[in-house]
Amino acid sequence: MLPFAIDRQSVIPLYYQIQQRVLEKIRTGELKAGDSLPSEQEISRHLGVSRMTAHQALKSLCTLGVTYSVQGKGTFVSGMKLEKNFRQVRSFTEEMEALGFRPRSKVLAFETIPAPEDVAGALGIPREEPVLTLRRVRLAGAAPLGIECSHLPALLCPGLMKVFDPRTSLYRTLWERYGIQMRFADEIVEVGLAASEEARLLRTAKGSPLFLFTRISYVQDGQPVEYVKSAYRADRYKIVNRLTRLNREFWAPLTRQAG
Amino acid sequence: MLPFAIDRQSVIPLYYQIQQRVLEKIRTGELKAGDSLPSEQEISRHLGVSRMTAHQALKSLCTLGVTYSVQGKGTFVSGMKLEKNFRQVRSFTEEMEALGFRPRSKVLAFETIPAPEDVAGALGIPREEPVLTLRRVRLAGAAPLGIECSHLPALLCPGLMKVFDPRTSLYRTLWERYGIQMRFADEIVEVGLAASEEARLLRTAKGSPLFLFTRISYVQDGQPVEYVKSAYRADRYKIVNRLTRLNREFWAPLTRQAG
DNA sequence: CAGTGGTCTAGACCACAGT
DNA sequence: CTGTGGTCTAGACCACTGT
Repeated sequence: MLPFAIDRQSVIPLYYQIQQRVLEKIRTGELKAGDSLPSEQEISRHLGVSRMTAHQALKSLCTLGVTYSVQGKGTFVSGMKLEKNFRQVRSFTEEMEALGFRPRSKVLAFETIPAPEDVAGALGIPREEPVLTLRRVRLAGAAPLGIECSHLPALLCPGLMKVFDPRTSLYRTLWERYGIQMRFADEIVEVGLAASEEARLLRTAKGSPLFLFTRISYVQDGQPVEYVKSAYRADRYKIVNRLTRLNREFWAPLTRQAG
Repeated sequence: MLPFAIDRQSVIPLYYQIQQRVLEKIRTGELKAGDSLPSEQEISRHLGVSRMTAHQALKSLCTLGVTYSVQGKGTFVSGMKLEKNFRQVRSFTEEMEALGFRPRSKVLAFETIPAPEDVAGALGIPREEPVLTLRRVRLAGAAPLGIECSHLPALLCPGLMKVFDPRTSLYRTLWERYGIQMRFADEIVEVGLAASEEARLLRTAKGSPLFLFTRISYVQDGQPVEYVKSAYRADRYKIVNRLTRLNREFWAPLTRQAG
């Protein structure tokens, strides 16, 4: 198993190189669920890095959930699958491409309007401040999946109305031209029944069930940058989540050292 | 702001004590969104800990998502709310208590049966191996919320049929008597319409919309230990999720050091 | 007992931000 | 320039596991 090759001349941090080597071996199946990883001491000896660096590499793998450590025993590959497509903060475009579909959009509206009450509240801006509003039907190939209505503070992305082709990826444009990247999102999922306009746009029967999403997306510093309301056909869309128990960092560890 | 009090005699790790002090100041509002935290050097000096320890404390806060660090600038409180009740790997009991409701259960079935195809597949056990099956109506106070059907490998928790009161928390019993704790769960959410039996049990109209959950829960080593199918009234239940962009540990950091 | 991971120290060099 | 976080070293003591 050891040694991995690491490159001390590279600008890539050593712990990250080690982490990537291990991930690779898990992806290729060389390391399987339940297998034990080399110990921190072994990694330290064989690669000539300090034990702290080896520890940092193994810890980062545990944070990812692909391994787990047991004090006194070692570090082991967990049986969790990596490759499933769980829902994340992702644009429709990214999500569809990950699933192998060709994302398409039909633009219903693309305009700047004064923020209504609910939008202003969600985005934390004053009422009547201009918000960019984009309403689109989302399709996978030719099949309509949902209707999405997205709002962004216009001050955040000046000129977006001019440079953005609303049939392309909004997230990609925000990142490439404004350096804005969504990092978190809070989401509420409910169920509703299609009204006549929704039914027409989604080419389904009036009264058929829909997933209703209300989502607020945030950048790294916690500032809300997007408020989205969307409705997806429940017969063509399902939600796949990976849940975890309360973040490990919240729990009290057990011991302290000397020093 | 500084110094926090830390207790060098305690068995609680120093970095964890620091982390908790900061979390406390954020909860009480002494530290607000956008405020900068003391630098690693300051913490190191004022508390007499090494800079690595200060770094570990701040890093753990970033992993939680409550702060973020910018190289060359400092570490700042992010605007994300902590206290919202996001869905996690949680028992119905835990979830309802967190929301302030009194969880109740009506037991429909509690028995050990040979595993049917789908259950065996989900749990990764041979067909016909005994599985403990628990079917319950879940109520908040007097209002029926959903129907839950849970399956566990009987070999994993011998004697559970005898010691478990099925009106109480299954998760709590598994943890207290068998040391089993769910750590991850994969979940699929779909929408369905109430059949007559479901409508009767949930005291709603036949054909009314339901959330359909299919969930497999895993312990730390990735072994599946529970397979649950449940149906919740869509008019009384909604899903609240916090999504994140791909885990920070997957991204390449930027620099390497000397040494 | 030896081996494991968990934590800690007191230094160090680096890239980056702001002055 | 100084101050920031990011990474790294070469040691250390501790609690825990298995023999």
